[in-house]
Amino acid sequence: MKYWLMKTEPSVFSINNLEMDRTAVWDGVRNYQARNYMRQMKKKDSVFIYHSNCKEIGIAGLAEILEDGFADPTQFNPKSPYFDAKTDPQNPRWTAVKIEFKMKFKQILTLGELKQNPLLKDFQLIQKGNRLSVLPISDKEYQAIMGQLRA
DNA sequence: GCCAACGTTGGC
DNA sequence: GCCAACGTTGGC
Repeated sequence: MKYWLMKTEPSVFSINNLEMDRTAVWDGVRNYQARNYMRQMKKKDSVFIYHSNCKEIGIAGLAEILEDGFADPTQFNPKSPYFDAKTDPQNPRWTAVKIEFKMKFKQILTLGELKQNPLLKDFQLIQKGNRLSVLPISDKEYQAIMGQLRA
């Protein structure tokens, strides 16, 4: 079982949307490194939901992989902003996963708080210039985040 | 709104 | 294969 983090802009899709909808298809990822991580995701893996580009930046809650990697349908849809004319239906370029709501944190665990945690000083998320929208989380980082949440 | 950091594109 | 130009991300 692995741990991951996925970023979303809450003005587009937030933890509240996921809580209401219960499940969501995570599509539209058009970055190869992020896609490669998504291909490694397996059912039952845990996913932190991170709010970016907003007022209260940080980890907002937890989800679980419900269905692991499948061809992202938006790549075949000419009406979708994520349409990719160059994708091959026999060997689709882009991957989506389905996630299920697990919990919403009582308070956002803010980026500022994460940066203060000495256990997370090497955490990819808090490194300057990090723009990857899908990140793996080590067991150690997972423990540190959950520990900070309880504190 | 600004801008640094990064990924992608395309000419050569 | 190099690299400048461009577009996007995302914190501030």
